[in-house]
Amino acid sequence: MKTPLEIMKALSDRNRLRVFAALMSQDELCACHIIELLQVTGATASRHMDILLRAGLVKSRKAGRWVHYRLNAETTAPLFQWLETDLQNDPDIKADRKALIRITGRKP
Amino acid sequence: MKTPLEIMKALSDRNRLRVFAALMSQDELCACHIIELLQVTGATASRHMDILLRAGLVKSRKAGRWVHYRLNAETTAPLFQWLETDLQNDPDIKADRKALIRITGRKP
DNA sequence: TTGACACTTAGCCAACCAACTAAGTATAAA
DNA sequence: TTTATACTTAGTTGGTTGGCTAAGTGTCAA
Repeated sequence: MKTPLEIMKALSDRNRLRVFAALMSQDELCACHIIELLQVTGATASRHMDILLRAGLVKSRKAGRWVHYRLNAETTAPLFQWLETDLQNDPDIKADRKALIRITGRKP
Repeated sequence: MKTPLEIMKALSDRNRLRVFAALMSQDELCACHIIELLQVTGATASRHMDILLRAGLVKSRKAGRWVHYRLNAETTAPLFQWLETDLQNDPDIKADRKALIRITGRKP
């Protein structure tokens, strides 16, 4: 059971909030997608995802060499409704959602 | 209109989260109460409250020499429900609520 | 089994942040 | 008006954090 403080800290970074928003629209992303979206090194992305994992906000699934991430519905359900409205109005998040269609080749 | 990131950053500090929880149980506190609760200098408390104000999470009311704070219901309503349950289970927050009864002389 | 790929961990550095003290502003009481 | 009180602002300092590179682990293909 994670504390509100851990959750707040996990989401108090712009890049982690972008990943969170990305997972709200795409429901599953592999690490490579996140690297491309954020334009950071794999090491940096890995550390961010570890923080989101430890906060209980996302779950990971390893498939061969790839790691796939999705939101942990249990933890995020109460957050989801609140954030969805506000994040949709954020220009960077909107840009990310367009970029994700290109990166993943999937519609949101 | 404040962004989710600003709100998350404002609440990603233990002392500010304690103040937020305190205002959930007491609905109004003056700066002096917050100073005593957190056991920090007035300057430190003032800066924390400024961050919560800028994030739109609290409102302030000046009465003579005293400044009183309360939650900004508009911004915090969606957060309230989510946090109430989890914060009540936090031992430090529970201890704070007891301390507040002594500090303010009011029941929660 | 060797090489390439997809992360993860460790270590470093610059930027940020929360705490303090000291000095400033505003209000009220003497 | 002078003094005390209740913050606020400015400046400093130590700890935290996010980024990188380099090295390590695990998986798959040749």
